[in-house]
Amino acid sequence: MILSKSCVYAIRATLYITAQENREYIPVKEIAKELNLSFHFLTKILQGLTNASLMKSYRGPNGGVAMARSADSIYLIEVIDVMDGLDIFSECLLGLPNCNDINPCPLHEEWAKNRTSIHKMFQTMTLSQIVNNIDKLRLGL
Amino acid sequence: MILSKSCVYAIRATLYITAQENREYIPVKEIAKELNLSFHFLTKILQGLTNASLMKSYRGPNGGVAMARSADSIYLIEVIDVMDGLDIFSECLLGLPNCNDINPCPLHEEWAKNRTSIHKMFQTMTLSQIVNNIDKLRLGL
DNA sequence: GACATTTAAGATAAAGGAGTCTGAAATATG
DNA sequence: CATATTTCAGACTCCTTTATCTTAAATGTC
Ligand code: SF4
Ligand code: SF4
Repeated sequence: MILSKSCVYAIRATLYITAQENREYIPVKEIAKELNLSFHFLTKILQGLTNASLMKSYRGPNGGVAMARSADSIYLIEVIDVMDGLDIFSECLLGLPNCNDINPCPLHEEWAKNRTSIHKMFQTMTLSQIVNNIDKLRLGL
Repeated sequence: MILSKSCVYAIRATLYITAQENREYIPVKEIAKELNLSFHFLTKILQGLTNASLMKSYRGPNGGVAMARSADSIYLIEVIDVMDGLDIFSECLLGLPNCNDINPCPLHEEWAKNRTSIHKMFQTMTLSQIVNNIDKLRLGL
């Protein structure tokens, strides 16, 4: 898998939150239940997003978490960056050291092309765009 | 990283072996030294390839390992299959369950395109092709 | 203020991948 | 046959990721 499980959970959670328009703070417990994830694990993951200022949170009754900015200005790559970092988009496929563009292996061009393509995809896709184009009922499960 | 470390080590080792034309069996100790890998770890990895009949081995002095078939008929995907399996080429990017082609998320088409492209790359590239197009001195390190 | 709700923080545990080590089996050489 | 070489087999350790659990802090409601 390209993305870690934590990263995928983070993406799914932010998509769920984005789909809940007209609501202020969403309890983590609700998100965990709807997405069928461990509450405590998801809590820790979303805390990471909150510390990175991608989300905001509020304690106490009626509290929960929410996106820090409008979801149509949040790109998938931002969530990925917080969770996994961006190394995957510059890493070599074969992990060979001492490789450079001057004398690349036969895989390099093809690999670099796809790597860039995937990177661009994450850089241009916002949370809103995904939510608006998906059957919202499918976000859970 | 898309491929596991073991898989990358396996690929690098098979490339090194392929580059050693005119030689019968190559000792694992030599490969490990040249590629700067742990001998015992590489031994275990190459045993896997041998058990999968991708390589053959011979014990005792002058023994070692060799590719089971001509390297120009061995495709990268075969090594990857033995080490990591082929699930990565059908897996969903986001690991979402209950996803299908009828009602895909906005990422699906782009992701599937690149996934297929990478798969094809591994399916069409032989060990010989890589070795013939790379600076052999760079295989070590 | 008492109490219930909810996130924050951090310790702990379980699982898998990565890497190490030891001894057994095979084989060439003398 | 004795010895050195080399793969085979499996146990074992180490590290990272994944997941669980416990306690504290904040906050709304009565
Ligand atoms: S040349 Fe090949 S091995 Fe080197 S960085 Fe590019 S893809 Fe990786
Ligand atoms: S539709 Fe999206 S989430 Fe579903 S399998 Fe395709 S890429 Fe994954």
